[in-house]
Amino acid sequence: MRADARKNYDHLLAVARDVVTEQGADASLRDVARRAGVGLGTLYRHFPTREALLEALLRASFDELTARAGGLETSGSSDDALVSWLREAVAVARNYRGVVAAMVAAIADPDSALHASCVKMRAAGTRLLARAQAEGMARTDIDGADLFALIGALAWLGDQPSLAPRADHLFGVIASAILTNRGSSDVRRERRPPARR
Amino acid sequence: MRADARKNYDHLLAVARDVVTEQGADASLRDVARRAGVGLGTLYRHFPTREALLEALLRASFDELTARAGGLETSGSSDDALVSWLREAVAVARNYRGVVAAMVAAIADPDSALHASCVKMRAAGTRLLARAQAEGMARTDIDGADLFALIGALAWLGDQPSLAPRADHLFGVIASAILTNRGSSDVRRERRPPARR
DNA sequence: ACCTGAACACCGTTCAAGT
DNA sequence: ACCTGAACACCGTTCAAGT
Repeated sequence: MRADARKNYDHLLAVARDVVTEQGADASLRDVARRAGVGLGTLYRHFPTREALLEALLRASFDELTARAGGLETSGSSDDALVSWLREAVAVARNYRGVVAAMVAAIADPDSALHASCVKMRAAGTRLLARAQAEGMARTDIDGADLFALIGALAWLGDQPSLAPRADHLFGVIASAILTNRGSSDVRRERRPPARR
Repeated sequence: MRADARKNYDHLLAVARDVVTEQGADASLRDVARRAGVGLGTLYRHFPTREALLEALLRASFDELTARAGGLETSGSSDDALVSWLREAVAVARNYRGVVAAMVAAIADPDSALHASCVKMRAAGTRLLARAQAEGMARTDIDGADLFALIGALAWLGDQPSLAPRADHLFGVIASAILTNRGSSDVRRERRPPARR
């Protein structure tokens, strides 16, 4: 990439981060170009679709999430591993308001710039779920696609101002539905040992 | 209302039903007016906001839902009543694509034309939940606002083409999380007596 | 009372023209 | 190779002018 192009690319991405943080995933691309002091065509040249821009904004988070899944796969308790990763996955999907809609649309569209990241994410979740299921810690009537859908639902919840206050609590409720033999309060506490009576 | 105005109102509503069915809750209002063969200002006169239009489209469904809750409040089993109503509430929120976002926004905005309907809906759910909780059939760490949020999340799930196939199954999963001492397969089967072994 | 549609300020996307 | 910005086809919303 030519030096001036590289500079434009980096600057656009930095500006986009601000604008998408402010306005959400369907931020005005015109506004991004304007604030970056760049022609509208330049933005489209570097990011041919909105998804391409979002993918660039989220790449690092997705990579961290995948790495995290790898670490958790060999951790002590398969149920805690699943729940911890689930929480982080929801956090990634909430990185920018409205991005979760793009993610769930991308998982069914191989042409989307977000497709690969989302498939990888779903696969990572599926592995952690399968391990928990094999150890009898998670219900066996759900699969990776269900898990991905629940991540989406929880991220969506958190994106709605009127529902966001319940998001953490409902994470516990839903996590408790996934796990076997565990109350939601245990989920919230990440299974700290109960106080002695 | 003058006769010509009444006619416009009714026709606009009928056309809007088609357009919103096709395009979802953020359908083009211009398109509605155009297809109704009416000036754009006429649409705005009758429905000053998008929410007012959606409210008119959904009123009948909301009324049915409220009536249904009344009937279920005195039904035999409080848990089945809750789950049945929950299923219908999700169906109402899925009546038109994208309408669930307007509903969750409206619940926090007293000025929204959809506010009253949503508050009524939440109240109806709260009563059914409270009864089930009093009888020990539902977990006691959730309230009406949580229930409303879960309805929203399930309706949103069903609105996403890539997740919709899981919507029914995940309804069962989440319903099982709300109820005490009941598996999700029982929820799906509405507690038909188990086959004799 | 009610209706119309132009006017305004925005979009996303494309692409000829420039450097 | 890369950048620019006008052009096009859309929006939502308002409001002066008409009947």
